[in-house]
Amino acid sequence: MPREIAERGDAIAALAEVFREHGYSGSSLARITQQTGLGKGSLYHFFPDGKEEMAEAVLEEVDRWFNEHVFSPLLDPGTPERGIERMFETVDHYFRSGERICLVGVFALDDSRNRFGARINRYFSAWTEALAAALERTGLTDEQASDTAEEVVVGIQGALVLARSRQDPAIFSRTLRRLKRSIPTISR
Amino acid sequence: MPREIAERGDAIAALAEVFREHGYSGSSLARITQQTGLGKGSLYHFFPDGKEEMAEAVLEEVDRWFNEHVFSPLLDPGTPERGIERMFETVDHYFRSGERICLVGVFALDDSRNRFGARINRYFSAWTEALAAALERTGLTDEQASDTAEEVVVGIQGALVLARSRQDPAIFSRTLRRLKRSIPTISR
DNA sequence: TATATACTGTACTGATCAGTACACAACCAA
DNA sequence: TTGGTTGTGTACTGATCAGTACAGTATATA
Repeated sequence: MPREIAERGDAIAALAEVFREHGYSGSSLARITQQTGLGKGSLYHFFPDGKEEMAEAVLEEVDRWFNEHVFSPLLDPGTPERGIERMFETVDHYFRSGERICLVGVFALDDSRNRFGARINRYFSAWTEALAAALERTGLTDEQASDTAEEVVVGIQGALVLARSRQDPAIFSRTLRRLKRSIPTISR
Repeated sequence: MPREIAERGDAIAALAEVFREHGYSGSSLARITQQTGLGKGSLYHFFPDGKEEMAEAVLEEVDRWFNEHVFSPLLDPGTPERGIERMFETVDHYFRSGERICLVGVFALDDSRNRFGARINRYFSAWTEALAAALERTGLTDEQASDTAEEVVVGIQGALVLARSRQDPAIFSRTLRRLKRSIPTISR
């Protein structure tokens, strides 16, 4: 198996952008082939179960990426403040300061929700819980930590919706700054 | 013209639920006829330009409803606090305490965004500006008012995304309570 | 160079898509 | 009852949908 892994990985990255911009049912095979540059032959070679497997693979990759770059740093031993600050930086970069939207959020609202419900749920649970754990280690109580974590994840998702709706990425940047200020031991 | 208006209005209400649950491209004519109980003949009689006109009519109705029940009370002379409290109550009721999602938010994230971009933008602008105006009248500065208004609208949208994603409407209720507390003259 | 496996383009399938045509039914005014 | 408008079911259209089949090309190892 000479080049399988690398190419499948590239395919997933390209697929992610298609699904992110058009949702699940808005991403026709025709659009996918056009936007990724991959023909049907290649797509069905990498993803024999078709579109559903493509979306599943994309969600899995997003999950993996966030685990590595966002959730893990939050759960890292060492100063939790560092992990939280890192989270804000990574998130700002990942969502291109509000010009990109959240693929998991897109799937949560469109009709693919039922197909991928479990994974969508897990993604947001993992994020909220990792952040809550870090906040607890900064000295907050259980309740304060989980309330604040929820506030932050809610704020990020809402800001992405509004930034996209109003075509104004600054909404996202302002929200990130405000959310950061709402965390006592981080605010600067 | 005996029954046109009443029936078209009923059609719009039924259509709204289809689009809300399945997005634009996820709402096929087959699903629409099935879920609304209206045949193609009726649908194309009321909406000669087809699906796009149906979605347009639904967005227009949502716009009209929010103007009447949410934005107007905020802009009403009299105590702004009353209008703001009314907004929270109405929004809580409209979104069924987190069990319903925002149709405009759904359209903002899926591929219908380009078709209806202007209307989506206007809806959120109108909401944010009406709330900011009310907040100013409670004594906040221009900047405080528009920041807080943005925070509230962002929080509502984010909470709807998360409540749906995690299948936990309580996220929405908690968020509404928190947002209310963040407004100095309302908090109780 | 030989050969096995990985990959890809193309032509096809049946199902479903949005939209059209039109006959017919329900209704209201005269 | 008659006539005109409003509303509706049904059968169709061509386009597009996801998915399949398979021959052909590229590549890696031996």
